[in-house]
Amino acid sequence: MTPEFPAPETRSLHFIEEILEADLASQKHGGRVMTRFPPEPNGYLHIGHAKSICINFGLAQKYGGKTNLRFDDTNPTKEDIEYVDSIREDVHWLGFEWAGEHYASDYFPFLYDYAEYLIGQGKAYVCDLSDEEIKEYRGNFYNPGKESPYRNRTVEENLDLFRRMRAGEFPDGSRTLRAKIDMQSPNMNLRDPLMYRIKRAHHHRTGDAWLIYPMYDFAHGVSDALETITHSICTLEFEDHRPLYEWFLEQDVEGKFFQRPLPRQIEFARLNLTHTVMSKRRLLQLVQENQVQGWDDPRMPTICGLRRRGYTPEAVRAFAEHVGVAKRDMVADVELLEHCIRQDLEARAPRAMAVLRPLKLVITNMSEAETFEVELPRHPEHPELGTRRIPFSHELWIDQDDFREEAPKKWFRLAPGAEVRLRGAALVRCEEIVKDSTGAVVELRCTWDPASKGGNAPDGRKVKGTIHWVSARHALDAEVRLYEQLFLADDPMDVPESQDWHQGINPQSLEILRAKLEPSLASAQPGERFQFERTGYFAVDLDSKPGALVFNRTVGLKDSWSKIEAKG
RNA sequence: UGGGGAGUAGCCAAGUGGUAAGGCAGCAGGUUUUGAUCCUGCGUAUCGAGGGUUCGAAUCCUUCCUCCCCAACCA
Repeated sequence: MTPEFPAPETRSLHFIEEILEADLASQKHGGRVMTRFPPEPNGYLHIGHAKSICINFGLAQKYGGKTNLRFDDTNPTKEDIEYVDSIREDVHWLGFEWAGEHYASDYFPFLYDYAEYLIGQGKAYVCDLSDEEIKEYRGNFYNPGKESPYRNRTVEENLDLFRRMRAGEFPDGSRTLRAKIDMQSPNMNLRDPLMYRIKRAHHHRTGDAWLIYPMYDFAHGVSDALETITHSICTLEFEDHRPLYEWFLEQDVEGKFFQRPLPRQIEFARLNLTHTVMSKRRLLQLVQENQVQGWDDPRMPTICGLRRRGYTPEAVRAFAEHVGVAKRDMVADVELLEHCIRQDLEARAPRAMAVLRPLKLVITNMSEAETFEVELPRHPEHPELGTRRIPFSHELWIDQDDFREEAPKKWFRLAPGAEVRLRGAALVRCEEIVKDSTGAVVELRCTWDPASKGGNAPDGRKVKGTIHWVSARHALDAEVRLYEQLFLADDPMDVPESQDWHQGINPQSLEILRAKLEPSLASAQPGERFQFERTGYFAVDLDSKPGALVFNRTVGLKDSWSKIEAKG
């Protein structure tokens, strides 16, 4: 019943699709496409992940393949079950089903065996260098590294030491297992990278079964290969790791561990959005310092924040589609995201009238007792959505923004002496303004033209302005929350790394209003979205209780009046 | 002073030797009982810069410039 959100006219393939099609054409993987989305469960998913999710799942879908959800849980000190739950929920919400749900931690035994194999092949060794020493021996960008004095231990010694590392004979940090590659390599990642570290930490899945944990570089490719992933799509910062990714898999010289052909890593540029920060570190900090109300605060760029704000999965997916996939660092304009949600909601959100900042309007030539109902469609283009009945009476609320005591040029809303249409109801003319002792306008006294019931005058006179209204006697009270962009900076890169990066936070990022709503909204359910005519799209807060409606503004309607006014 | 990437309009992004798609934003009109939506039109893009090859270059060669990533027992 709800209209389809139009897909962008996508035309040419992006570079990843070209790779997939080439592999498909050459039957490299026997016509198979298998991708994976591999988050570390150390935070909530954000819009940047949504891009990755859409790419991984979308590509597999497009080419008849499948996608696994894999939790890259190799660092127990940062990870938590709370995060895996939220990630599962968010991926589902976005509308994707994963073929298999895996955990890097499920592969700990396999990883361990493969590590022993590498030791046996003379490709890995136990190193006793300390944290600082490793760093020192590694050299830097300009100077090659030095080989560890432990690099040439015998296979037997390495195996013995590694087994004892696992058995817990050595303290945390005292030894590591390292890949024996090349300390001279200009690629720092290849200077004998760590494969395992000793860490006595409780893992959210394996508990205390392991005292040694594999590093990302070792675990990731192996996990991909085990799941027979064909294309391992990740972000640009892993480009330097690709040789290492390949190295670890290629050491399976006898082909005893992995199915061929091996997966291929492909990198794309991660998403950045104007007016927001995306790093997990910062998002976590916002939550921990109570700068926001939680991971799902509607100002957060998290998936759950967007959901709570009233975004639809369709709009998020459309956004991911619109931003494109390439390899250059990019900062997408948040206006594009807003365009996507507006377009989606415009097509499907029921309309309702709401007055955010109430101003009383009294119709002096209408009796206090009189009441009638007007009937308006829920959606102008979808009669199948039905209609709503809205009571009209002599005392109404209109929005303060719809009245100007001194009307600028081209203003065609209400002003002294001006006539305007109350949407769907009738024409009213402002005859008198009532002010309080401070000079603030508190009431408008108007006359209406009873002949204009329905909104048009029989004499055909034109009124350009149409405003929305709510009958005071029948109005519903609601709390409406206006969320603005959290950050002042246009570019997330402008937000300083220093401790005072919070200065980028917009103090006006949340405004709470007591609003008046048309009574038909009484039955609105949490999560439902509406277009409050002439103002914007709003969603009933997920925590909203019946009888105490709380709305979050998803996004405002575009209002060209401000532009007209700005031009004078 | 190393290595790896990337530079096409304000923001994204096609294009891979034949004379610069599309979207967002912006501008100008039209329709409209939401100044919304919708519709129409609008961009002289030194294709980072210089040099070269070619009948012809955003695309090839070359030099240079700029930006991003890499020196966690993070991912």
